[in-house]
Amino acid sequence: MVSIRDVAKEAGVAISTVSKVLNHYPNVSENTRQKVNSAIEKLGFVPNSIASALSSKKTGRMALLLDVNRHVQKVDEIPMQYIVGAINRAKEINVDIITVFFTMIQEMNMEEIIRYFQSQSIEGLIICGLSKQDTILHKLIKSGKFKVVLIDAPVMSENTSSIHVDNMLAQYEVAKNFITETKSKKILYISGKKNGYVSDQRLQGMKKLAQESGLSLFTRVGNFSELEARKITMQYAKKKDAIICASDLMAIGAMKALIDMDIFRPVCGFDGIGLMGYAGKQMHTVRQDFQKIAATAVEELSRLMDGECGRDIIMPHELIRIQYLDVIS
Amino acid sequence: MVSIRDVAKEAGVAISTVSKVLNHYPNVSENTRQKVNSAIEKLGFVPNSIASALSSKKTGRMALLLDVNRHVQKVDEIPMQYIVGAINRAKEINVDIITVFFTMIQEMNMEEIIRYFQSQSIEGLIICGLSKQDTILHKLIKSGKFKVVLIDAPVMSENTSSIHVDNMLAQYEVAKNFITETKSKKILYISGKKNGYVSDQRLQGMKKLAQESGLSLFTRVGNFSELEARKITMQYAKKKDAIICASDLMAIGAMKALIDMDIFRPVCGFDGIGLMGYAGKQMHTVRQDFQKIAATAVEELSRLMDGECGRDIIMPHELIRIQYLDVIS
DNA sequence: TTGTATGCGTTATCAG
DNA sequence: CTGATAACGCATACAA
Repeated sequence: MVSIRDVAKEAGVAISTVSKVLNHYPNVSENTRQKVNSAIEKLGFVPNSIASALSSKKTGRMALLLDVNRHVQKVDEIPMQYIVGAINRAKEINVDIITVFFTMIQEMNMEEIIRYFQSQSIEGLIICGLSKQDTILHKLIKSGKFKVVLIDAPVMSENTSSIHVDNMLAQYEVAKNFITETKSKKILYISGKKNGYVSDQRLQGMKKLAQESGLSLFTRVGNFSELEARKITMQYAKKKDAIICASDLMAIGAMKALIDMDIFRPVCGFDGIGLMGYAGKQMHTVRQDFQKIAATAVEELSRLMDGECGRDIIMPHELIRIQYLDVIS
Repeated sequence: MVSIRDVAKEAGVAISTVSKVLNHYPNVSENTRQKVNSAIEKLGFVPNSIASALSSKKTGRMALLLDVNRHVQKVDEIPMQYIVGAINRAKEINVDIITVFFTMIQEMNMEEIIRYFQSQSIEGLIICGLSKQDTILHKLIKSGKFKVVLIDAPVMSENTSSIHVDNMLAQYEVAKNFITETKSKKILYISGKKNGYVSDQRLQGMKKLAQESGLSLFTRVGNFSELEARKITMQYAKKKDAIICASDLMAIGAMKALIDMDIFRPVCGFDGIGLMGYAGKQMHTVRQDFQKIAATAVEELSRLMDGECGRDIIMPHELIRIQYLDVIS
């Protein structure tokens, strides 16, 4: 392995000078900088991030913490989008990122979790889908041991940022669009989790619309579960004009149920996942760009790790309709 | 940060002794071992993997190299299964793993790729879906710079292992089962890639069955693309009894096409993905346990990194049928 | 069985 | 602007 010391020898300068070039210090003459760089080139030198991390006490490593299989979802499309978006951006800005699942830490207490991340030299966390009931994670965030970016949870502080679409507005807009086009009045709204962060916001948007437009709104909690949405639909859909769901997955469950019941009701979803193309009928929904959200989260966490202050970031959403042929081509 | 030195002081022993306890050296007396362990407990000591790696020159880090979005697949279920399986097992056996996508390295030449992994201190690679045309990756594997485990590519050597189901046998079995039940004779077989590793094996299994059972076999290449399978189906299905596909995704494309054409032909897939439940009709398929395959790959790579020799590992498969209600519950 | 001393490849401090 | 040198936390050869 060729080290910084070899480069120094080759370039005829001191080790510390090479280090300065490597880290783009300003006070290096153009001349020596060139000498060093050509030595690096010639020797094919690769800086050892391990040694660098040990010496500087900064690893720049982050963890992407994901909730897989808790949404009763066999086709984990959204987590995959998060992973792709985060990993690609992490590579672009040259930070390390590892993926961690909730299931891997769910049996641990806070201290164990802290140790786990510390042993991995993790300095920052991106948490996707934090629930209000995750008291341990909330404590972990408050502990200040790590910089944190939360996707879809409105917690902010000095070292915690929050990223999300405007759930209330998005739900309001898509539903308004939907009921206008379908001329629906009696709505079955299948909400997400009881007391969930995003669930509550979406429900609020829905309530606002109901009031404004004089809708009759009948709400049931579907826990973001396709199966539960299916059951709710089978039980209540007949007496309603239309079904609006707080997630696409539930919308798919509802639509499949309607098809099996052999009745038609328009269905509206939320998220914009590709699986919507397989539901059998085209549906209205809100598209969130999960890859971009994750990429933004990586950037934001990097910002926090550079000592900047936490903040709230709202990502754009888009009203769309999804159908099979668009998804596969 | 509490270090090994603090532990040593607390336990009243030397640093090296603590290190020996940490690394389960045999020649430490039970007495001192206990002293050290209780000191560790008391101080909440977390070994610093960075320092350990620097000193031992062994990081134990591996990379999971995935091909996402090349299969013309919007719902990336299989890569997600690989990720979950690999990450969970990596945590269990206490090795670091990072996820890397083909797209991230596709513009690099071999040297750049090597440097990239070296700069991340990666010692081993798990490569999923290596194609015969990936000459750079083949050279990388041959270079011997990294230990490699290949999923679904039959390359083996001193430091390269291969993991896969018995594709030929599996294709043979599922197709045999399928044609027997459906009493089909004239088969449209939609193959994977031309000259692909697994594609060729599956095609072989299919040909063997055709010969044995006197089938008329008409083969077209679908490139594992749902859309291409759809087109092929629309063009040729009418004159055939049944359609057998080299992947579930193509089977879904075929089934959806049949539904749109309003004709019925039984369809057989390969993989056992959950998305099959959304195709509209139940289908025969082969189930591969992708999570288990990835978990096994992690173990195998760990074995290679411990200096053991490369080998071929065949994973079990299972003949199943997938339908919607099973998938969502 | 235990302790001492050296080095791993960097970064950072400080003197020149 | 450049160079010597002391950390960083741990592993390991070797001495005791």
